[in-house]
Amino acid sequence: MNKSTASVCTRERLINAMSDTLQCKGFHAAGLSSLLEKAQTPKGGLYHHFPQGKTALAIAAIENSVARISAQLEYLQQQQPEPIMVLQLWLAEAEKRLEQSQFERGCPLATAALESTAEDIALRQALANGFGQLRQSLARLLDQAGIASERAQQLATLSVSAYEGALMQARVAGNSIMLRDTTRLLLELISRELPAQDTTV
Amino acid sequence: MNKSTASVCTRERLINAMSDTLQCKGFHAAGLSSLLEKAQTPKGGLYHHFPQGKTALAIAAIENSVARISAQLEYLQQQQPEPIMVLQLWLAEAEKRLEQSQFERGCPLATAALESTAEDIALRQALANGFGQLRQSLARLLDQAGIASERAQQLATLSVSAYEGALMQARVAGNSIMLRDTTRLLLELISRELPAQDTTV
DNA sequence: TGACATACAGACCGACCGGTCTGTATATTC
DNA sequence: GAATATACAGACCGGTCGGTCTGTATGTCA
Repeated sequence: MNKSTASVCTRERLINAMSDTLQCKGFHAAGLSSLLEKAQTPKGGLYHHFPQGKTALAIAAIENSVARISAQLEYLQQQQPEPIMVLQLWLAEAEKRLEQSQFERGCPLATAALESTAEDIALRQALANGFGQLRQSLARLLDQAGIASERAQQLATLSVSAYEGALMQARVAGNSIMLRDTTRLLLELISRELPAQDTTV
Repeated sequence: MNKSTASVCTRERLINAMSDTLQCKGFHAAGLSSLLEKAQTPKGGLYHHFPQGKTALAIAAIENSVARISAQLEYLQQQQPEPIMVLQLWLAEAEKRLEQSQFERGCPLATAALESTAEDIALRQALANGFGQLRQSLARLLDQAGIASERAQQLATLSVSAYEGALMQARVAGNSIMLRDTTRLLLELISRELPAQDTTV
């Protein structure tokens, strides 16, 4: 294992551990000790790769997560021409992830978004950018499906809202009913917005 | 100030301080010290009224918040016969609260819901009940407006989802656009569900 | 092969965490 | 007015927090 490989590994392990923790517990509940244990690295490694500490790592984890989601949406879009199906697959994926983790693993941005205060400037910026990218990805999807640009933007915002709120409710309830209900109605609504073509939902 | 009055005051100040903190920072970010300072009471008072500590106080704050929201919805319902207007007023109220607090004050349940883990049994139960009551209040509203019971349930779930997700996005963005867009589309959708009557939105 | 840089490794630190426990002031009851 | 209960008040505590700092092992390059 050469220098650069080892470095990338530790760094990525740290980012993955933080992403995981953000999904399950959020930013403040997770101590460095459990984080480092999960990443299998001692403290020196963290402060070597992220001299600004825990917050910098969280920002990196958020950016990494957003990039992954965007890539996933793009991938689905290539596989599946029907935009409504892309959305459906994406939401189904989220449901599966939630269920398979005993309703612990939600969105890596959501908890940090609610925990953050006005003082956490860099963190908030990363979160705002992240949500912005998500909305943009979805808006582009709807735009390409023939929905007017401005309307597509608004529907993308509603989609992110519904997605986040549904995950929240499903999480505390310990079942997927809320997530499924939300998903179904959201897809129904968006179907009706598509330019005339029979989309039986 | 007699015995019982003093007691109620301290207890209520504690609950209010916790509600406030849950909205602004969540459960873990808030230390007891800042909480007690906000409630203007020393540590003894907290552990007198809530022998099980911080968590018990949080549960009380959550239950209190849900009761307040339910009461508010009921009040609006009495003032305003049009159910779609009740919903609109409720969402407008949330937007005002968020803006007037420089985008810090969101939902008192949301952050705790995402921070909680499977081990926080009592807290999760309180949160699940809380969200349940909220959905029920909204479902009853829609039900009375003539929407079929099951459909009303689903729309209520979507409403809560959209509400929570929109608050989250608006919070990190530092503006109300996301909340307004979400609200508008949600109300539009629900309007279409109402039994035939001209509801120009 | 010696100089230097990278990548950890982990002992150590002060601050703050939630929680306990003893003390006291006030009200109530007999 | 003595006994008891309620409602705080805050000193104190062990543990954990995020963060720093020194040490070392391992390439990399001249």
